[in-house]
Amino acid sequence: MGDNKVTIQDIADRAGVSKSTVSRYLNRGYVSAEKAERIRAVIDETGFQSNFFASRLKTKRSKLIGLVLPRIDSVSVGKLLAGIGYILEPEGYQAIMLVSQLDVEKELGNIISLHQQGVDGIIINSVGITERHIALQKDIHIPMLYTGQYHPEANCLKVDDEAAGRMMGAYLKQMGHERAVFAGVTKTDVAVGVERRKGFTDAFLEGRSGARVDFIETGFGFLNAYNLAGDMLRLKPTVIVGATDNISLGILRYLHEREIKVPEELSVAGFGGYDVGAVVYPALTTVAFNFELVGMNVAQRMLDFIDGRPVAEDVELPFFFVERESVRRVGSQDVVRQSFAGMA
Amino acid sequence: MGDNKVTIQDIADRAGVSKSTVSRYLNRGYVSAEKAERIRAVIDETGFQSNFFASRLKTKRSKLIGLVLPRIDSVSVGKLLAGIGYILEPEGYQAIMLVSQLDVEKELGNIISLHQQGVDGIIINSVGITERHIALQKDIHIPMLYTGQYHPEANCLKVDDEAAGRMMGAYLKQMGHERAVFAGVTKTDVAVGVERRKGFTDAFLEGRSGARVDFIETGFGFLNAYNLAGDMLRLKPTVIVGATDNISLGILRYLHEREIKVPEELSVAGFGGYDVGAVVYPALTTVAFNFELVGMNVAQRMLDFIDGRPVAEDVELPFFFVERESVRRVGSQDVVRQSFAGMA
DNA sequence: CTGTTAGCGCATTCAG
DNA sequence: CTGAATGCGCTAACAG
Repeated sequence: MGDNKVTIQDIADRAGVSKSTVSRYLNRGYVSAEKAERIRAVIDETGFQSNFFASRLKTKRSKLIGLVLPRIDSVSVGKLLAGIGYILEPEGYQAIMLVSQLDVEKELGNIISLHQQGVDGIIINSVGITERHIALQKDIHIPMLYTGQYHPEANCLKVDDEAAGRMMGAYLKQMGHERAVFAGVTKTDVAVGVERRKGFTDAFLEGRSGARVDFIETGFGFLNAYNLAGDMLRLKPTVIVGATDNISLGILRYLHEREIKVPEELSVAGFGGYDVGAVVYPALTTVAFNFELVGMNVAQRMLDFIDGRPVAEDVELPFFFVERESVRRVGSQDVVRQSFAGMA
Repeated sequence: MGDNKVTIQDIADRAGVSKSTVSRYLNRGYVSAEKAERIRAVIDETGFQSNFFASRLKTKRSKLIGLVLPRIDSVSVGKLLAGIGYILEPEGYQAIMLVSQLDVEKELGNIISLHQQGVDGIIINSVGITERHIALQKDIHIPMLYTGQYHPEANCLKVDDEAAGRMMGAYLKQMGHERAVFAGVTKTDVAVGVERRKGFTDAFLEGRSGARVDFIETGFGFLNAYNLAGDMLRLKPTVIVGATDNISLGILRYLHEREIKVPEELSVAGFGGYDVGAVVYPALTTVAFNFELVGMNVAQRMLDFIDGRPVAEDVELPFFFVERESVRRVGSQDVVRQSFAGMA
């Protein structure tokens, strides 16, 4: 049920040469022009295709890169994948992907499974790098590269979430805001749940005793944030910062339904730089990450590892501020009035 | 650099049995409880992992499913992938994916490459099924399943785009609209560019001589539609229908910037049922497809094929109408006034 | 430049 | 139930 009978031997016979010559032809070359031509002819006459598994059994290289993703139907993961593809594809590598569903156990299981599958390396868009991950590294002798999270003993490539948070904190401070609500996520996600929040809080409060940041934990979906938006308003902020653009979008929707004008009555900002942030009204002010670039970087680094090339250290992954329409400048006297407005 | 030295032989020696016994243990069973236990012990003591490629070289089954996707950073593809994963993963199958970048040549190349790679089957989220695809089928003796497009000689699984179009057309007609602009895409994409449009047009015009549908071709991105929105307005519609939610979102943004109220002055609708359509204002009325379900169906069908099970014929892929806020009912006298308003 | 010789690690007859 | 023997199809020394 579905074989490709013709083997390297068959085409060797037909071309009147030996197996090895055909093999050489298939790989480096090193064959006389004359025989090469004969081989070529037979090959595309028979439609021969070298057996992938036999070849890999010998060479121990699969030209396969394993990918472990937290979920697949997300903007950032999509971009990341696209970036990885841009690098891997021209090099003849293919990606085989597994989804961890935001579950650390599954993530670990996926890594093991991929390794067993014979991939040349594994890229993990992790939801949290644990000691178990580090322990795994000892048994798995192929490169494992992490994205999205950081661990001192793992090979990670991620944006500086804390710095991104600080960027936003500094901006809002400079815009005159003094009371913020940070709509964040679980601490389990260190990058987003801890670092991003910390950076924001630090920069926002820095050198001010009057300022304040309240924290509300929500999930990653629109709806989670939407449902908690009421709680956020009760804290009387002048600005709500979503740890993710999706979170901010959910909040925006809630405010719209309550007819609370953004940014006139309340400002909103996010992190991510998703495309939809630009088509929504008001367009969302955000700190944008280039996930595609992250993907390209991590893939390139993987290739360097595999080929034993020197691996670029500490690549600076850029992020930048996208000032759009959802944040306004406030004077200190505005703060009170707006807070009340937010109560509506 | 990166081996798993321990082989089936090693564990056979250590357990005091033969290679074959270990192999049997690994596969069907057929081993005495006593030896099975000894083997099990040695296996997890050594951390042995069966060599994937050697195993595949013998069995000719890879437990790998190839995926060809038009692009990866898109909502619908993400959902599709999630659906495929739900089915494949529990069965021990893994997916290896390639991206066609909306290019037919690449799509064909990807199929060939995947086949050579030894996958057990290929799922193609096609951008257009050509005769070359059909011809390929003759050489490739593994199941090839298509999604997203239809061809009588190919094995396809797709929603009835024409019916979806009709659903929207009938709705808008019933809402009293008589002048529509259909913001569609290239005819190359038969499903979206031709069928969806045809269904819409037919149903919208059906039995009415006064009604009219103008067509404007745009791309798949927000921006494409945004840039052409001015042209659409000049056609004085009472409703603009985007062939895709993204298209509609771009239009919505344009209208917002021009301060044209939706749906008061102009209605907008789309196709897809993306989550963001619900958080935008006004929330987008749309025909929603369950891409996740499509993925689950196509994956299940693939498994049935591979295992030689009877394959479900003509699965009905459901879609449904999501009435939200972006379309209003118009009286015939409203039409003129609104058309002018749209000119702004 | 080329053919010969050995396996890669495992699954599978085939006799026990 | 089990072990010995035989390749799967290909690559990689090794001597020509």
